[in-house]
Amino acid sequence: MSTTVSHLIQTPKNLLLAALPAAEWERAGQNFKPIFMSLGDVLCEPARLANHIFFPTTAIFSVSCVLVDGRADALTLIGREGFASVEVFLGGGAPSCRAAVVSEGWGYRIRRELLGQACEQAGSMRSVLLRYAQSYITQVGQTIVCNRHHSVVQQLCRWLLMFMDRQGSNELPVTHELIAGLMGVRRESVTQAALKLQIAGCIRYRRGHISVLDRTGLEALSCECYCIAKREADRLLQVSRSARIAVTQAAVNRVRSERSEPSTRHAASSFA
Amino acid sequence: MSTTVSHLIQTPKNLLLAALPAAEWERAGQNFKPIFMSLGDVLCEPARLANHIFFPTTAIFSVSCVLVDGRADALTLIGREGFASVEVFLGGGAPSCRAAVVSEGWGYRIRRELLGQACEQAGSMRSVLLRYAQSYITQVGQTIVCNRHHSVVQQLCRWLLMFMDRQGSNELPVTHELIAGLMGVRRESVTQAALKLQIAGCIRYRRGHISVLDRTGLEALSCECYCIAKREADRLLQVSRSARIAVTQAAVNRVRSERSEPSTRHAASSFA
DNA sequence: ATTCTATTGTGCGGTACAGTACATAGTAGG
DNA sequence: CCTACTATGTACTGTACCGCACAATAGAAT
Repeated sequence: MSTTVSHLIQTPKNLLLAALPAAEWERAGQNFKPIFMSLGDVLCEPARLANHIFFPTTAIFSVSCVLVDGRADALTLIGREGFASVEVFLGGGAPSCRAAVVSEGWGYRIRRELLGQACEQAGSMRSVLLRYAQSYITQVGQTIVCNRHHSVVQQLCRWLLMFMDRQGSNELPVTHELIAGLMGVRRESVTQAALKLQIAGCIRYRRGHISVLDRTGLEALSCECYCIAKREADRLLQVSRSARIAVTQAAVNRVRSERSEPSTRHAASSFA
Repeated sequence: MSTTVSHLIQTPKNLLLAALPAAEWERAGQNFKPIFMSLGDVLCEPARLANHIFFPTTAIFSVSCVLVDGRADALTLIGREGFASVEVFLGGGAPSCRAAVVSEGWGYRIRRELLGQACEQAGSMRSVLLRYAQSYITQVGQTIVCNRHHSVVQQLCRWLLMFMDRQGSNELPVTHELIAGLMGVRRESVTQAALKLQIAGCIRYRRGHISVLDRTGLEALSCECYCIAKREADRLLQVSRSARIAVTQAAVNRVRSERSEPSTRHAASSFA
């Protein structure tokens, strides 16, 4: 059955959804609707229960905590490796943070109740999303200690690296102002830090745009926080992928034993 | 059935476990073993998958992120309203933070796999614990923006209030050094801030001990962060409690309709 | 009582960042 | 082309916190 439908519904470009067993995506995928999101679009706000959960493919979200005086600080960035918002997904109602688009692009959205139903059914959906929740917690925790102990330059390196990973390119469509908003520092502090990185030859920038020239250099100038969060995120995603492969392989074996013959087409499509 | 067993197994003092329907605690509670924990005991460490999950009743835990150079910062405190560690519970393996005892006392511990099984079964366990995970994320997020934008005095107020809530008393068995470790600042900075609070009449302290004299004053001097996190934690716990009451009431109604008579003893024990 | 150790108090220079003000330079729109 | 606006550069002051050094004292240990 999976071979026929998989021609119609492609493997999603969001890494969490791609980590689902093919059969599960074929079943649940129809409730995920493609959507284009523009810079500044707000996906969820504190104390307002969002009706949708968003899974970026090319878009990037920020999750920010905003104070009453307007000052704010981003907890992390979300790209194709994640979704927004984790809090809404966990089921306790309205979140406490704001999620907004910081780099325009595409993604899927699904109604909150439908995602809940998909988690209730047998399958990998819940565990895959919960593992991302763990990854999310790790990133946010690392941000705490990083904000406290590391310099603006180090932190800027971290945000640029995070942005690169999610943008899938070394060309970042960002202003100093935007980054300052994420980091919770003054725009001038970002400009100073960016100047240092440019002099060091790691980046080059012009109005509203930063090009990363030397990723390794950025990693060297950044603190340990980026690598820790990245490794953990990769590890947790890999756990999901491995589980998917195990499930798929089990399905293949079932089919083989039922038919008493190998099913190469099935296996090939599953590992695409 | 619940009336007979509820005489043997008391309602647990951990608020999450107490929010479970009585019948569920009677079934799952036997796997929760009481345990005394001393100051400094480590409950889970980065990159090591803990075998147990801990539910404090009178103990208090800190969750800290430690840098390679030894500097650290606590993400939040955990008392009878929560458990450690959320990350291990989410199922992706080893956590990225350290959980340790900062105020000695009692709690329950349960083997990781057994808790997983309890969540698989029909009941409230999973949703109650996931709601705490949401509360946890809220607290950690608020800590980020608080660390960035608020003064040491404001933050000290926040930590004292959080400690009070979990200690269930205004007598806190803490040194300046301990608090400095939680806040990720120098011990001297804590001493300075504590002096100000003492002069303001909010607290009085002696070696290794802080008495909160004026809780309202502390709240006034603290930033908004404490209240936001507290309200959200209370709200999410209340959701769990309400669900429990609904479940229990449904059970009562079932019993009534089966027996065609009211069952006052049952109802009384459930709401104890 | 005496000693020892953990805890708290205090001072001083250094520094990173905030806050503010204003200048300059791209880019877009008419 | 000119204008308006947005983005970036720079400079200066203030201050909160760090890092360090060391003093003072409370409480435990013997």
